[in-house]
Formats: sequence, structure tokens, C-alpha cells
Amino acid sequence: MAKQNTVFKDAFNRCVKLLEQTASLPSEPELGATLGVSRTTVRAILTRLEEIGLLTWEKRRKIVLRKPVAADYFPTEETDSLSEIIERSFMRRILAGGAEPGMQINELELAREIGIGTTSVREFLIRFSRFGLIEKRPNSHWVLKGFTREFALELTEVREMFELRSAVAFARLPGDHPAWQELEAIEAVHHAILADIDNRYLDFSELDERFHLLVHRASKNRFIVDFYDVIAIVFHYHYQWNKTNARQRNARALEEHLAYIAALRSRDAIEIELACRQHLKSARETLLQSIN
Amino acid sequence: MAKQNTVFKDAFNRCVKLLEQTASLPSEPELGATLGVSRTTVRAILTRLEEIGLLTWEKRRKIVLRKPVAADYFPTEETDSLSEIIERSFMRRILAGGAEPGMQINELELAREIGIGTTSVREFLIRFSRFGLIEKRPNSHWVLKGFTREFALELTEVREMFELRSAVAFARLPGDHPAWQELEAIEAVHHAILADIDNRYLDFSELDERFHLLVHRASKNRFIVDFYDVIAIVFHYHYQWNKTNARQRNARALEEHLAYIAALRSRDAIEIELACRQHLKSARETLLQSIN
DNA sequence: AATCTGTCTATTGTCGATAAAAGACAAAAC
DNA sequence: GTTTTGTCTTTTATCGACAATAGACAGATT
Repeated sequence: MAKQNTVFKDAFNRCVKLLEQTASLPSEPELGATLGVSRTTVRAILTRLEEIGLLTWEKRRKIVLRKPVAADYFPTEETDSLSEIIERSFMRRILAGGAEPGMQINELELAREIGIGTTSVREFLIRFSRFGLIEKRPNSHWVLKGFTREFALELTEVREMFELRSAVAFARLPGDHPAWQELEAIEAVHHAILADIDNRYLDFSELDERFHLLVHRASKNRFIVDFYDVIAIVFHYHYQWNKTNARQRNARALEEHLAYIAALRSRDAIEIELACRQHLKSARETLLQSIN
Repeated sequence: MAKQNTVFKDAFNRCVKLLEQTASLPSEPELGATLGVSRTTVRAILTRLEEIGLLTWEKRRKIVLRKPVAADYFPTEETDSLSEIIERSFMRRILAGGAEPGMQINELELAREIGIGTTSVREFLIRFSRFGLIEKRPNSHWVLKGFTREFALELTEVREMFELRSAVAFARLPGDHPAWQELEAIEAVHHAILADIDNRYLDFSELDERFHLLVHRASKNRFIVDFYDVIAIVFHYHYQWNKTNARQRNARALEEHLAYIAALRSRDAIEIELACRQHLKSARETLLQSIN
């Protein structure tokens, strides 16, 4: 096996989902644009749709023959890209314990455990190293630095610097900048989740990322925006892993976000700093609690 | 060819250099520690030293037979690791022009041009991507974002945030912290270079890196310290590439460093901020001038 | 005249294989 | 009893090969 065909499988699934609503399909380039893949992949999808009897396809004529059923889809496990699989598997190891700081990381062992080649593992580790959780000893192994208290403190220190600056920059965006609209949309989702907090508190994680990324983007600084990847991945897995008091914690964070959003809208630098600091402080505490 | 043997060649050369001074060699483990390589490599070196008649080697008995000559060394081109070669080659392309922002980067083409395999190029690009000069389009090419004015401004913005904070942290280090000694040593080199500026102004580049890294380390934050790699590589190649007015520029920077060092020693936060800001400002201007 | 399809080429992502380098362990030497 | 050497195993770094995917171009269709 050379390359995985997860791009094809994932796009195929999304295309089948599309068929649940529409009775016909657009042209190949248009479909490609919708699914975010090349025409080559679109044609592979159309070919398969024909094979499983969902579609007749001859040149421009694409006729949907029946409603899709569950069996038409590829299993979801097969649609994840290799790097996603490695990342999840690796983060589980780090956060789920059994991975002491200082431990050596063995490429071959990791590769075999996940059932993939060494090259992919190597490339993952190189990409992952910028998160500061592992470190390479050239010509030798990787060292796990671990998800420790120091790590969390160093991470949040930089985060606070970056986010305060970004928040101030946000307030300076012209009134017609699309970020203000996005902020409004985000605010609405906050209210919606709070109104049904008991059922929806788990939706917070995704919203949190969306909100803070929007703020960071206002910095217009690629290093600040890129650094948000580090924060996002840490909080993402942290939320997944540590669910104690999640309802309460998330409710509080939502309220803090709303205050923060109001401050941004006021464009008052002092208020912004206060609201931002307040929220970042409790985010840091939450993170630290999950470590000890 | 699987792996390059540049580790061996480089360590071998350093070992021959050692032989110019000493008449005998220590034990294998000790020699390994000195050269920073494993015993396996030490033994390969000893074997080769015997082959070219520089040494008799039997167990602990290692006798130097003659003084080394130039021909005993491996050519310096052969001692650079693959990643160093790629980095130089790539940076030359970016800085030496002929590389417009927005250009596509082709892995295979790059590999062929440098005469190496694609895997090495891929890994290099992944590692290099954290410098913010290139960006990946998944399943497709890399895009060169270019060494532009925006890049320099974004880089220096973060640098200023990080360095100001680090400088303040430096002032808080206890008096017996080794960093103060290192600072003193660095200061002495400054005076030495200034005293012979016409001949030694090119030594500034290395000293600059040493000084600022020391300051950044005081932050005790891995993200801040790691970010210094970005600054270092940019300034390193910038100094190499742009030599107009180098003597004058470096002399000025040396003076600024001395003021900065004095401020650190005063431990006065206000003075530190002033001196640091002043120096970073002219560093930024120098960098910007080289771009237009 | 614009867009679409058929066909072909170029490039990336992943694999297994192999030499270089690291490192483990016991026997030997001091 | 500590350090050194001999020998062996393990692991990394690099390569070339190949399927998946992107993308280019000309002819066909509206």
C-alpha cells in the first residue's frame, strides 16, 4: 500500500450525504469545489456511486437512482487520515498516563503498535515536536517531556501574552470587518448553549476554540496565530480526557466569554484587559487542576 | 546508500585535530564523551586511524605514529549533515532572490537539485515550516510565503514581546546563577571585538546569537526559548547575505549590547526596558532595510 | 465563448529495506 | 570493584518504489 485513500472515502461519504437531500449532482468541477477535492477524486467517487447502484452517470447526465442507506457509507474509522490516527493514538498515550516524563519514544515500536510505517511516525513526531511535549536527541531517540505542571505554566504564560495583545488588536478592527459578524454569531451560540446547558455543555470545547482563534487572528501575526494550534490541541484533548465538573466549568467559561465579548465590543482597552485576564486565569486553573 | 556517515567523518576530523596536540589517546568511552559520539563510532575512527598509519591500536595501547597532515582529514564538504546541506541550499534560494512569494515548492525537484532522496526533503520542509516562511497545502504542494516585509514585522513583534519579558526575568536571577558569569564572558568578548573592530566585525553574528539566547533562556519558558531558533536562523542568514555597512552596523549593535548588559546588571526594570527596546528597534530597522 | 469531460502527467504520502550509529551486556584488564 | 574492551542487538536516517491525488490541456458540449 502506498498512499491511503482516506481523501476519497471521506469525500465519498460526504457526497452520499449530499445525495440524501438532492436528486441530482452538479458538474465535476463544481462537485469538486463543494467537496474540496480534485476532479480525479470526484470521478472516482462517481464511479463508485455507479458501482453500488446509487447513480447512473454518463457524461453530464447524473441521475440518482435511490435514497442512500447506511450500508452505502464507508465506515467512519476508514475516513480518518493517517496523521489524525497517529495524533489521537499518541495523545491518548501521553494523557492517559503510563507515560512518564523522561521516557524514551521508539519510532519502530510506535509504528508497529498503530500498524503503520515508520516514515509516517517520524513525520508525525517532527510535526508534533513544536508542541513542546517531546524533544529529539539527534541520531538517537525522542524524549517525552510530558504533560507536566511546568508545561502548562509555560504554555499559559505565552498564551496570556498573545491573547491580551490580540484582544486589544481586535478592538481596533474597523466596524465593517467580518470578524465583528463572526463574533456576533459566536455570541449567539453561547446564549443557545447556556439556555440548554444540561444537554449541550459538551459543545463548549468546539466553541471555545472557534472564539479564541477568532481573537488570535486579529493580531495578524502568523506566529501568534500558529501558536494557537498548541493551545487548541492541548485544550482539545484536555476536555476530552478530563470530564469532572465539566458542566459547571463550561457554564462558567461561557459566562466569562460573554463578558469578554461585551468588553471587546466596548472597545475599551482597560475593560478588555480585565475580562480577558479573568477568563485566561480560570482557564489556566482548570488546566492545572487536571494535571495534579 | 542508507544513512550518511557524516557523524563518523566529522568526529574523525575532530579526532585527528586532537592528535595534533596529544601524543596518545584516552579510553574508548572517554574519547566518545569528548567527541560526543558513541563507542561504535569511536571504534570506527580508531580503525581508520590505523588504516592510514596514524596510530597503532591494540586494546588499551594507542600509540600515535606521526603528526597528522592535511590529507588525513576528510574534506569539509563531506562532514556536513544532510539537514545542514538542505537548509543552506534552501535558504540560499529564498534569500538570494529568484524565489517570489506565492511560488510553489516541489519536493522532488528540490531533492534532485540537491542530489538527495525525497524523504529527507520532506522532513526538512516539515521542520522548517515552523519558521513561518512556507506553508503546506495538504495533498498538494508547499507554498513559499517569502522573506517579506510582513514576515519581518511579525517576527520582530513577537521577538520584542519575548525578549522584554526575558530581560526582566534575567534581572531577577539570583546573583550566583551561572548566567551572570556567562554574561560577563560575553561582555568581555564585546570589548575585545570593539577593540579590533576593523578586523573582527564579522565575529558579531555569532556573539549576537550567544547573547540573545542567554537572555531568552532566563524566561525558563520552552516556547520562548524555542522561538529564538526562528530569530537566530533569520538573522544568521541575513548577516551572511547582507554585508553592506556591516562594519558600522555591527559596531553600533555592539555598543547597544554593552548598554543593554549594563542595564541588566543594574537590575533596574525601567533601565532594562529602555536599553532592550532601543537595541531591538535598531535590529528591526537593520532587518527591514535588507528586505527592500 | 464559456464550461465540461476525457485523457494524460506530475506530485504527494506511505511503505519496506538497509547502512550508520547508538547502546546493552558480559568477559577481561587494571 | 571499577573501568575497559569485545561482541551483539536495537534504533535511526535515508533511499527508491508505487498507489492516491492533484492538476494540465485539448477536444466536446452547451
